[in-house]
Amino acid sequence: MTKKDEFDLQDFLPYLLNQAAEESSMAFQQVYKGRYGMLRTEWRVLFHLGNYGQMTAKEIGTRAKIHKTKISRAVRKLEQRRFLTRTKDEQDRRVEHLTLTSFGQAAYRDLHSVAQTYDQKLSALFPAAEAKMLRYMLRRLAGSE
Amino acid sequence: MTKKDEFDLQDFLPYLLNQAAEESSMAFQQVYKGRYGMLRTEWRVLFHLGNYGQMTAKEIGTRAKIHKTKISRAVRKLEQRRFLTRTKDEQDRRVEHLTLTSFGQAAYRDLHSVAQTYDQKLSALFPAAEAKMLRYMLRRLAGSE
DNA sequence: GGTTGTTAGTTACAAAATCAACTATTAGGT
DNA sequence: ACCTAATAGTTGATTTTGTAACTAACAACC
Repeated sequence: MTKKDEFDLQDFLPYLLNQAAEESSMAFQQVYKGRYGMLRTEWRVLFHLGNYGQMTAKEIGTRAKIHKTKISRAVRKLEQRRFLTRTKDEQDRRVEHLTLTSFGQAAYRDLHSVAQTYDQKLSALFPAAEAKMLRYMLRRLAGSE
Repeated sequence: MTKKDEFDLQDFLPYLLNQAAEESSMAFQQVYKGRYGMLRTEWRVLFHLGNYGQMTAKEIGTRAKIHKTKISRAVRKLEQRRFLTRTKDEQDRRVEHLTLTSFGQAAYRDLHSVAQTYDQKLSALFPAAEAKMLRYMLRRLAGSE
């Protein structure tokens, strides 16, 4: 309230992170939503499968910290729209392995290239060393290292 | 898919930003939810009013990039729970000025101090100069400078 | 080999976010 | 003054998320 209150909302890291995340994902959302009618979680699942290859729902959830119900619904939709297929694990039949169809892979490649371009555009806001530092700091804040 | 695919999901800025934002706001959510039963948008509105003083719904929405229906509902709840009051502008009667009650101010001060401590804890992950740089970069990514 | 505990994934119901349409008021042009 | 457009904020219908309870399969222990 007072002026000597040195802590401004604009300096609060969770707030800044949220604003930056929102801004950057909104721009990209238009692409996957517009071209493929995907929701955020669906896009994230697709990107994981495209990036890492065959995975289970659990693995995606753990790696991306997405709740399993969200994954479950995203997977169902992606399957219905022929982006991926499921195959039951032979050893452990609770587990399902998710694989992109060729259609899914094409969508991944398309979105991947847009993402890459967009990422370069964002990175270009800063000198290369700083952009690299930023990524490192974000990873630490996300708790993944 | 292949190994020479140099663009990893873990390097995609919107993804990293989202992960970091999610991680940091989840931790803080427990505080305002637990102590005051507030939702994310309510907390954000409260913080804006505490930080900048009297504002209109529109101003908060513009500054924080929150949709007006979210603000509208958050304001109603904060009013019902006596955190703030509304007064119609005399010149333009479409506009409502929002002000924290003393109860609202107390809640703000309480949460503010928790936020400040938490922010310091996050900042302490990095050398001071880098933490400062991080804030600057996030502000740029958020498009606010 | 049966009981208990755990894990992968789904489903049902409640809470919240989104989108479009709405009211009330002001602004601008003619 | 009158018609149209714009703005602040609200409401209702639909979509999406979150929470908890659930099924099915496996593991571990006695």
